[in-house]
Amino acid sequence: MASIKDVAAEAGLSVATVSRALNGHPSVSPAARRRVLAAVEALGYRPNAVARSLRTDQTRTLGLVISDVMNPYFTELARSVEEEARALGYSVIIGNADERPELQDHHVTTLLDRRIDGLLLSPTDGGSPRMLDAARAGTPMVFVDRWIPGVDVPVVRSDGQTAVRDLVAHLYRLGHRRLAIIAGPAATTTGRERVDAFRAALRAHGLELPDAYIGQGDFQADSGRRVTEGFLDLAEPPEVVFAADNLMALGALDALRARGLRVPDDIALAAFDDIPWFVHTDPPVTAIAQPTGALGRAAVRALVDRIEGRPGESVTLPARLVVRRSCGEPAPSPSPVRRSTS
Amino acid sequence: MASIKDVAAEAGLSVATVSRALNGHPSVSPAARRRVLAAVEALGYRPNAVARSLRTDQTRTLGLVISDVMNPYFTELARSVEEEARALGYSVIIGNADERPELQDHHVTTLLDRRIDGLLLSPTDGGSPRMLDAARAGTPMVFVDRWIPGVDVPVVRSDGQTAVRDLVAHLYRLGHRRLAIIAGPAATTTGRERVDAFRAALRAHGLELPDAYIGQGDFQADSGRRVTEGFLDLAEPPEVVFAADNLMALGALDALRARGLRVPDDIALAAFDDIPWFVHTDPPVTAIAQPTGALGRAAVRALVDRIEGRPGESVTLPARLVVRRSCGEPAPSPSPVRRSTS
DNA sequence: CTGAAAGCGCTTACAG
DNA sequence: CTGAAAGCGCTTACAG
Repeated sequence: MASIKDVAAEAGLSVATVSRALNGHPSVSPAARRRVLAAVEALGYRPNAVARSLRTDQTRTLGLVISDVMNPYFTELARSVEEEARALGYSVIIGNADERPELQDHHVTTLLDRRIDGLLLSPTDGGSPRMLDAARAGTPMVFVDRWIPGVDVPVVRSDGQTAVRDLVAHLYRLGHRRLAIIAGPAATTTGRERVDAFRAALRAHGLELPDAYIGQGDFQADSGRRVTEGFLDLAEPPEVVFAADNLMALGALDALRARGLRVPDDIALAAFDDIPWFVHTDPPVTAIAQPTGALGRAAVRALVDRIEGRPGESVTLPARLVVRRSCGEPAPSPSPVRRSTS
Repeated sequence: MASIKDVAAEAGLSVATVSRALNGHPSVSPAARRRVLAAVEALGYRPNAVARSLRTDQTRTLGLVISDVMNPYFTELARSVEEEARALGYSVIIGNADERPELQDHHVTTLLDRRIDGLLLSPTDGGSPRMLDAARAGTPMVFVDRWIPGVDVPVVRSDGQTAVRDLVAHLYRLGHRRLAIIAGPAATTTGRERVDAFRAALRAHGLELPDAYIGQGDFQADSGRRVTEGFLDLAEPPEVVFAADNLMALGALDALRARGLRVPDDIALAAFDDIPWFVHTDPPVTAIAQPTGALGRAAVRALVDRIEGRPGESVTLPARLVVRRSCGEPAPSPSPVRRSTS
């Protein structure tokens, strides 16, 4: 592969001048610039980003470590992150932690070894030493969706409290009194917050959230299945299952279907995180929609701000309830398909 | 950030010895190794992968350019690619082309500039000059899922012919005679092949595939919606719509629902690519399942073979039909949930 | 077993 | 406006 030296030779100039011409440095004569461009063209030269990074100490690359790429919510988040980053002149390398702390650490380490300029993190757990070290060492970092309390890093997330309150009001109005939740891992903020919001909303209606109605999931489908089966085996099963993410809702649907139960007639279902498929499931699933695209973009802007020496602030955007049929509400007539616009 | 020089100073050794100790070179005394490790620990040293790459001329990184991350099929492919790559000691950088040739080229260029060791490609189009150049220049490359004829690069893909034949036989048995397809872009192999396989299977039953029953989609949901509306506006609409991927099937469902049509009573629907949600859609969707995980792993192995100087062969794996209710078949009783095991 | 030195491909003060 | 030279952080023949 042709190097800058080859270009210099071909153009009859020094590598310094070639470098300047290629980087749009002002003090290069039009003639020199022309010869450089011609040589580049002739040789099919492309600058070596590795060498440039070593020299300039910047990679123009962002690392994004997410808990689970297979989760449509995170897929969409990743996509918006990449788009915004590209618009700002950065590439992004995605690390999929698969909800496994060791894998998350592996990716953080790999990314840091590659000297990415900044890190976007949606932690799988309460924060490993590796991550905390990176934060303390001053690596530009931003948390998205999930975060770690007590670490001085901006957080870009959505607030589901109001939406959860709306959901519970909706459920109460439909006559449901025994409401259960499939929670995410307690080590994650979203795992805890969604349970807390749910409990608070229930309390406002004079309802309790007994321990038996809090199932411990891990944000993945299998756990939704398992927890739902546990609920159904209870002497007094809940009337509603609220899954704290869309994959656990998928698992819950699997479990309900395996038992031959009808939703919402036999049991109601709702989910945190809205996805296009929820419009077409049997029945359409009532869900809480996050402004996913906006979150991804805001997170990138905050991170790039940090990288480039500007403040870089935390952002909280509201989530909202999207009512469909899975909790018992009659379908609002064949209205136009509603979809999360994020 | 501490460099190898700092470690050498701390350990009282030369950088050469530190480097050797860190790379497991045999000729390092146990004492020296111990001192290096202690210094590394004390300094929190982590080797700079950028510098190492520049020196060794290898990045231990694979590039993966896929047509659309938001498509669950490609998400799963990307995940299996990353897993297998990690197992073989490689990282992967994903570029999402979003079915846009210019974006695909952008990613290929960026990846090449970063000097990735090899490229995994699922081309959005018939092959841009940039891609062809890379292939000709000897960059280790492998096509996954989609490929470009006439380029000497291994292809890892699945063959859907038998499954499509099974699908058409299934549809024929159910009494359907007017079958339409929402095709992918003609510039892609999967876009063409699926139509060809469908037409051939129809012919085997003495059926035609009129042009009006071939809708031009782009593998994304909106096009599925648009094409389906076109079908429904026909004087003689089809009895079956076969979407060449899962996102266009989603669009088709949207369109059908907007018109208040029932599936399969008013019109049947089938899709290429199976996804977990198809079990829970209304109705469950009959689909052709690819061995996605196996494809991703095989592609990585082929690419790494090429990179490390071994042959690296093409692989073709069969897809298979998964019958559900969207074409009219009565549900095969509440059997255990079937799911693609890939 | 260890170290001094060259070199990977760039960028960028420093001189002219 | 241009070039010679240093240096980013590593690895690896080459000597010893």
